[in-house]
This record gives sequence, C-alpha cells and structure tokens, in this order.
Amino acid sequence: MNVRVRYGPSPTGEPHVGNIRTALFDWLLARRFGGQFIVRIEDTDQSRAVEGAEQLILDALTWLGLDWDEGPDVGGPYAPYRQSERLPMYVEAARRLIDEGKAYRCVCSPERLDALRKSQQKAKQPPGYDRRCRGLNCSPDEPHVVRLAMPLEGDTIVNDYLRGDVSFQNALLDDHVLLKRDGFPTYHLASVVDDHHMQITHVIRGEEWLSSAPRHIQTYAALGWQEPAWVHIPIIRGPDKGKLSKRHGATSIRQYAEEGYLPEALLNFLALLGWSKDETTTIMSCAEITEAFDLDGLGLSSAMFDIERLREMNARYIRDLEPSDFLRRGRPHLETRIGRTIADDDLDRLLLIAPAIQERVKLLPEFADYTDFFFTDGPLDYDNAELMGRAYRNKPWAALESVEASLKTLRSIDEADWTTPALEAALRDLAGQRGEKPGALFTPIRVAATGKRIAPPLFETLETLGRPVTVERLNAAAERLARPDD
RNA sequence: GGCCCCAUCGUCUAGAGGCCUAGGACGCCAGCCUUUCAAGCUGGUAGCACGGGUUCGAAUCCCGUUGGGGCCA
Repeated sequence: MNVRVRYGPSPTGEPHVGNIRTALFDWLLARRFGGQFIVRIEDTDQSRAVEGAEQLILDALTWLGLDWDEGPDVGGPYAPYRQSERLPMYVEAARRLIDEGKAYRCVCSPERLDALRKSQQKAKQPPGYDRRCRGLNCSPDEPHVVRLAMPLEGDTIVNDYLRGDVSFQNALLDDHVLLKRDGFPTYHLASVVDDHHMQITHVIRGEEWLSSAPRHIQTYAALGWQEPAWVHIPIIRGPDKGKLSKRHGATSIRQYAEEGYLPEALLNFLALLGWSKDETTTIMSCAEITEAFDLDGLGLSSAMFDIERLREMNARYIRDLEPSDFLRRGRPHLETRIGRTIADDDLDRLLLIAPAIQERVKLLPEFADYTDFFFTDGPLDYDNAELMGRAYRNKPWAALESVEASLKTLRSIDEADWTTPALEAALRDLAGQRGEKPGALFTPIRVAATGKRIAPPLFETLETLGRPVTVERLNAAAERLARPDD
C-alpha cells in the first residue's frame, strides 16, 4: 500500500492531545506501511497566526518521537511546506476554475452577506450564500472573493474509509469561498490543492470535517483530480462530553511533558483512544504499536479523555523504566526542588533505592518528594508530632527513649556493615527486644532521617544516606524531643 | 433549527449471527502482604440505551425512538 499522509497544523498555538492524536495516526500509518509522513503548516489565516507556534508544534512532535519525512524545516520534493508560501498555486487553481466556469468571482459586500444571513435567519431558512454573483462574471478589478459553483441538485457521496458512503444533498450546500478578498485561500481550497500536489493518499482528520468533505470532493471533481481516501476519525471528548478544546480540558503536549508524563506513556495512551490491537493488550511500545497499527482497528465512536487512566499508564511506564534511566528523567525535577545541579556520580548514589521510588512515583515531579532529603545539608523541616507518630502520640519522653535506643543500635553498626540487610536485622532485633511493633520503632527513625512521614523504604534509605548523616539526623531528632516545642 | 455522525461496565475497549453465563484494562470495593506510602497478589462490583422486525438463533443485520456529539448558523 502506497501511503503519503500529512499533518496540517495551524500555527495558532501549541498542539494539544486532540490534534496531536491525528498526527499520531498519520505517523503510524506511514511507518507501518513504509510511506511518508509530511508536516504542512496551514497558516493561511493571518489574523490567527501566533509567533513561534510552528516551532512549538515541531517540538511537540519531536518529544513524542514522531519524525517527519517532509516538512517546513527539512523541505522535501514538494516544498515549500508552508501554505503562506504556496499562494501562487491556489491562485492558479482558482483562476483555472473560473476560466472553466466552475468557480466565479463574487463582489457581494460583507454588509450584504450579513443582511442576507439575518433575513434568512428571520425567515427560518437555511443560511448560505444566495449565489447572486454566479453567472454574472464580476470584474476582477473590484474587491472580490472566489466561490466554487457547487452542483445545484443531486447528492455528493463521501466515501469515508471508516463509515462507508455518507451522502449529502447538494441543494443544501452553498457556494463556499475558495479564495478570500486578501487573496489567501480558505482551508477548503488550500488543503485540496496541497493534498493533490503533494500526492497525499489518505486524508486523516477529525470527524468535525466530515460535513465539509462534500465541498472538498466537489473541488477535486471541478479540478479533475482524483480524490484521496477520506479517514474521518472520531473526536476526543473532554470531561464535559463535548469536543476537547482549549477551553475544555485540552492540555498542550508541552504541559504534559512539564507535569511529568513520559512521552512513551502519552503515545501509548493516545493510540488507544480510538484504536485497539486486540482484546487484551494495553501496554505497547511504540514499535509494537507501529507494527500492529491498521486503519481497520479504528473505532467510530468518540472517546473521552480520561486523565486518570493516563496517570496510571504513566505510573506503569515509570515502574518499567531502567533505574538509571529513571534517575535521569527525574533529575531535572529534583534539581528544581533543591535549587542546584546534580552530577551523574551523585545521582547514581540513588541506584540502590531507585526501584523502590519508581513504584511510588506516578508523575515525574514526585521524584523530588522521595529524594530531596538525600541532598539536604541543613536541619530537616518537620515537627515533633510527625516524629512521634501514632505509637508515641503525645509521649515525647517515650519517643525520645525509642530514638535513643535506635541511635545506640545504629552506632553499634560499623561503617563497613552499613548495608540494608544488616540495618534491617539490627533494627528488627531491637524492636523485638523492646517488645514493640516494628512500625512504632521505625516511624521516628524515618521522620528523623527524611523529614517526612511518607518516604521510600527505611533500610535502603539509611544505607543510601550513609552512617554519618543518619546518626547526625537521629541526634538532631533526639535533641528536639528532649526540648519540647515552645 | 437544518444536515451529518455515533451508541457494550463510571472510563478506554474486545466482540464483524451461534465460541457470550458478554472478555480485557483503568477506577472503585474487600481481603492478603506490610516499616510509612506504594507496588504486588486474590476476589468482587458494574455494561450490550429502548421498541419493533429478520432469523432456528442477535451485542452483532434492518427500521424506528431516545440519547450523545459534530458542522452550519
């Protein structure tokens, strides 16, 4: 199967999950069948253009691992890949259509169009241009738009790849604008002209375009071109059930990156929104998805974006990371927390405890919560209530006694024996001797060592922290208990 | 309002006439494990929107209703 697909973002802002999923399906189809994935910037609406947006779009694709074969930055055989740089092609197409009587200039003023719309509204008639200029051969010297002369009767059949034939009555479609007053094309013209010239085989786009597909099909017909395969994929819905949009829950890709989602997790999640491999598989690498991807696996009903599911999938991906890889991905968040950079060697101290942390972290920034105390020099920030825990609640003297016992035990362990198994054996033994539950003994140690009630497993933590720091922090805790809060 | 699309657990989905006593995943609930928090393990909860057909047989095909969504305004 020959496949050439394009992703046509408008540089009006950052891409969000809704439109990046379209890019993903484009990319998957291209990679699966050895075709080309093309990025084409659709910047014909000058008023909505946002400075720098194009780069943000490319960055988002790169972050997700979606590489492109042709595009505005890398060029390609059908360059340029920005619509604003392809204006002559649209003008030429429009001119040809006018010459052949398939399109016409329309000099109707915006005011007239406005009045027309209002009167139609009042008369409860279907809105649309009344074709007043059709057949009038308006002068090219006056300000004008170019409209397509749509068929007046009959039906236009959209052969949608997923839905089959969808038929629209031509009588209900008006003569839409191809070229605007400023000489820029509308989406309707530009996408058709470009898709044809760029030899696009499959137009994959959101279902919201299905109702304008007949216009595109008529444009292809008027130009005498062969139409591509139409693949209208279901819309992604937000929590309010409506189309996911910037106003309603659509988060930019960059934001997901900042919140600590892994690109591979987001990719897996997005692929499963509307597509499935089989009855049981949910966790798939990008390579596995690519290998299994097929348009026939796409569903027809719109899916809701369930952030909770994404979170869990992300947690799963984090757990499955190689520990050293995990540390490197978490590092920036830790550095932000402690306000300084961490060298590789220093980071690798955490290798021992990394797997335990991976089990706990759902979003990358949480990495800092489980590791910042390893890199803190001064006194830890916690209060005595935390230190005493449930077992010693309101009993500072008992807590002090416990901490001192732990200290004594820990001091008895040599630097050379300062390992997780030895620490665990010694402290469990101590709990047994004292006849108390392990939890009662361990809680003050944990808080003293980490400054937190919720922390990674204790013994690995102490080993990683090292003997001197552990002893120092327990000493500090003992002092605090001896000197009650003011 | 007109046109169009869609319809399986709360969510994502499997299912293309008998393999369905409707499967999986996330969530949720319970239990186990347990040094906090997690993870893990075991079990459980929950769905074919409704009504008509077609058929020996329908989640699966057809029609209608209802509901949701999209586009145009």
